[in-house]
Amino acid sequence: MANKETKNETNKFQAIISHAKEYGFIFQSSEIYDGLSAVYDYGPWGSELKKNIRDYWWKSMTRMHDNIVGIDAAIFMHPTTWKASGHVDGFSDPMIDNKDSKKRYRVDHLIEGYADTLDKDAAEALLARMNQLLAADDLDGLKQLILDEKITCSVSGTSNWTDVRQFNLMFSTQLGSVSEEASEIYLRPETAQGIFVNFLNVQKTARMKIPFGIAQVGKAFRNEIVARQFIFRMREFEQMEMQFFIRPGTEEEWYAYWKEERMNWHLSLGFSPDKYRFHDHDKLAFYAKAAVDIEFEFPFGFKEVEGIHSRTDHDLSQHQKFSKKKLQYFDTEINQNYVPYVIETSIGLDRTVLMVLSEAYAEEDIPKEDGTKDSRVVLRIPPRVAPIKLAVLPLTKKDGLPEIARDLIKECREDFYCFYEEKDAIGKRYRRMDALGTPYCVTIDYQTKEDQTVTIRDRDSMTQERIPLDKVKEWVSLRIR
RNA sequence: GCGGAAGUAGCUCAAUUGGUAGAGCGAUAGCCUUCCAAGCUAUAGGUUGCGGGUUCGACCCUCGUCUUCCGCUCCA
Repeated sequence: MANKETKNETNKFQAIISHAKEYGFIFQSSEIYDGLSAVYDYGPWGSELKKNIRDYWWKSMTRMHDNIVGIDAAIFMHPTTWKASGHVDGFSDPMIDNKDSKKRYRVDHLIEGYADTLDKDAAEALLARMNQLLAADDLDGLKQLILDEKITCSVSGTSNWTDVRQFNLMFSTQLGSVSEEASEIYLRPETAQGIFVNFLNVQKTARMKIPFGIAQVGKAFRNEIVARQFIFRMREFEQMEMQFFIRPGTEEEWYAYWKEERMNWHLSLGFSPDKYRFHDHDKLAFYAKAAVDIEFEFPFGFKEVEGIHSRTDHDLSQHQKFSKKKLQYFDTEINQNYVPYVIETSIGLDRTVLMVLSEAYAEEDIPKEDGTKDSRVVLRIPPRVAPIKLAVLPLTKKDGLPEIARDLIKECREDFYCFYEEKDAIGKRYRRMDALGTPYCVTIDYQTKEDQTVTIRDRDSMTQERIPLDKVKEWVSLRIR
């Protein structure tokens, strides 16, 4: 039974991926060249959906909060940024695999572990040799050292090792068009640092008073060891982050506040609360005082969509140290200077898109009036983020009906995304709109010509009501907010 | 990254022992049609993932490679 359910969920996930491609939501990157692993492109409706989610988040965080402003920092940053943040040293470790146990080790951990079994002088000599090789990036030398010392895998007990490989979390590239003058810089692995380095710029120019937040949406890049599960874990992805700067000592209450606030945002999309849960981090990162994930139940299990972290003053202090610039705030209420503490909310935009698609996708059987069965695939996307809000469908493409439809679109398209369709039977057009997640369809029929009314059909219930033509814009607008 | 499986039209799949690649759906154009897919006609669309090898001849056998899926592994 459990197996069957797992299989069904796997099938559902496959179906969602297929549907996303077939209906123009998400394509694999560079597909005509056989694709690029763990990179995806958004098609017409996928980019619209993604943009709507991004806009909804942006509006919720900035416009709906007096004390949060946005920025748009560059992807390229000064290389020292990543030294200060800990990304350079923390995430570029040589790795080695044991071919028998399939176990992967960080080379330094492996050698250090072995050194612990030696006497003091031998251990020190070994570690000195290792550090020398590490500093020189001599990967072959490191492998030779492991072989010479006959270091074995604790699981398999063998020394059947792969070559030593460098694992780099960050992508690097060259800044400068002439290679000799070029310096190596990184594509940012997170958007947060762009906020931290601009802390004072924003605080001063936007005249912000603590507590206040800075929001940002943007691309980030990470070399994942295993990147899988469609757009859940990509090498290039988009984050929506907000760093909230607070007075030291108030972090607990603000952490609790944002934890609740962010969960409420998710629930405002209208999905079942059962689909969400908090997951507290047991093992905290070196900078964090507390951390919690908001997890969503994807077809492949509960997975992290958003993280809320209490980051202390770690980041600002680090940048203060490396840049030798004061990153402090004078708090007039308590008459004190301090480096603010930070509560971070960080949500993956692509993951949120996948969350919406996963929850929206449904295959339905519909009993017909004559007793036979009908079926449809429908995306129950929350109306406020649906790519197309309204389809306008003339019942036939004759007798002036298309003209009325075109006029209605002209009236509405400034306010929300409309779609015109006159091909095929009306039922078929409804199904096509269901498959794209369009919440409302207006049909122009012959009665429209007589009394200026239209039918408007609801995607989820498939029921219709008749409303005046000149009320359509208002009717839809009210329901997509 | 390792192991296993797979790759034929946009999608789902066919194609005897190796002998010139087909169908349904979808798409497009037109016809029909007065409110919930699967009516009619026509058209487009494939160097069978890619590259070598064996063969008179390869979708089929073989090697490599790329991609995807499943399991393991790593992870801020």
